[in-house]
Amino acid sequence: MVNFQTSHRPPRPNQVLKRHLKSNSTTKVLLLFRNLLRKGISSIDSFSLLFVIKACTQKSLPIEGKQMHALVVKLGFETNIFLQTSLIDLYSALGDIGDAHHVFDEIPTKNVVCWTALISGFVDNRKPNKALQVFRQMQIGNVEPDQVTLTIALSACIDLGALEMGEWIHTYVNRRKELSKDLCLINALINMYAKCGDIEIARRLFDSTKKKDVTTWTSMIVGHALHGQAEEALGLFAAMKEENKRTRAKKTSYDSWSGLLIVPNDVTFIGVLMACSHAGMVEEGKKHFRSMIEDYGVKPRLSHFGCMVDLLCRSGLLQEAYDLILDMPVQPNAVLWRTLLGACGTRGNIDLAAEARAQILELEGSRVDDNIIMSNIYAAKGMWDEKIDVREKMKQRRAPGCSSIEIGSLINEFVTADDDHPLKREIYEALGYLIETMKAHGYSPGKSSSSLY
DNA sequence: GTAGGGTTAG
Repeated sequence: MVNFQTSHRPPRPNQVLKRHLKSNSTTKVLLLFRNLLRKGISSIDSFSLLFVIKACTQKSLPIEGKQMHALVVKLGFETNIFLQTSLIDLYSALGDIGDAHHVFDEIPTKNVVCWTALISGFVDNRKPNKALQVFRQMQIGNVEPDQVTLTIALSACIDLGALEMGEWIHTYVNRRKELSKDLCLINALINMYAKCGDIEIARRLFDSTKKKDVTTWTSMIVGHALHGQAEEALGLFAAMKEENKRTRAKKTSYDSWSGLLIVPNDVTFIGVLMACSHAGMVEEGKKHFRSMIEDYGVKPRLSHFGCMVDLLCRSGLLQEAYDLILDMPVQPNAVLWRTLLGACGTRGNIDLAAEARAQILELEGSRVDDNIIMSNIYAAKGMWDEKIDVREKMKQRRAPGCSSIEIGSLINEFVTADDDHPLKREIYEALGYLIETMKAHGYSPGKSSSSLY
């Protein structure tokens, strides 16, 4: 188990734990730790525990993780802030944000890192309101946020469409010069503006950022694509490749430029394909999809196939979309079939619609909007018996729905409610759906929510 | 030697 090749002395056990952790070999971490435990607790210190807790977090192991927490207490490391912080992270990865909060409360002198771990936990557990609440509490407690805290707070702003809070963070970043040097934070700001409805400011920030990485480019490409600005998105993608050409030309040897190139990744191509899809550029989309695989060695994931199916469907190439779904090497999900079903509804293709609906039923059961699409196709084709049949079945299993007025009041409630509000989940889902629908119609959250109702 | 970070189909 222990590798002796690289040194004459056997490596310290903690170094081995750390290495296994880095290479994602959770089982090796746990096995080695068990061996250490058997030798006696004297061979274990706070560093060993830390690495094992991180391994449990990586793989979301509740039983092993809680055993580690027990050991932390038993061995008297309860006040070790590094361990406490990693326990916050562990519980939030397990979905037990209450326990994470509990660990946090026990820390006598909370620093910026443990505050940030808790905020991050609330964001990851889909409680962005609570995350921002803790973010404010932290400032009331006179702990200054750093670049990591602000990056995470910005993702809470995105989840809520909270442009004003995002702007406040931007001002804060501008006031503290050392913060504006952090590219991750700048990327988060660009992303926040793009997602919260101010694509022009996002673009200005992007343009003024001299040193960009692949995420800077990707955030902006995706931002334009989400706003239906296909030309800008594809233009940026071309500009990015152009910049690589210049970098290559400027430097003489491979070594001097290879690390400076911006290599598009799987997410970049999601943006590119989304843009093609919105603009109905079928051939361009296919070209980029091929290039992604052949030139950049990116293996397409379900979401890439989703983009391609969307692209084909929007252009009315339903049969080709269907063939792609059957041919692709990954298992299609209900969302993907629903893309096809929706397009069949618009184009009136009964056979493919029935097939798509059957697949959706198998994957996740009946849903009202799918039935409505089917019912409308039948009605449009004058197939009244079939339409009545679908409608009858819908009556038997009515899914909850709400009117736009109800959604308006839900939004009010959503804005004011605490994350622990019993209706929060429902409100969240309704609002999420609404925002998606509005986005599809070109609306951006955060900009003019008052005009909604 | 130790803790917290970003872009992803509809």
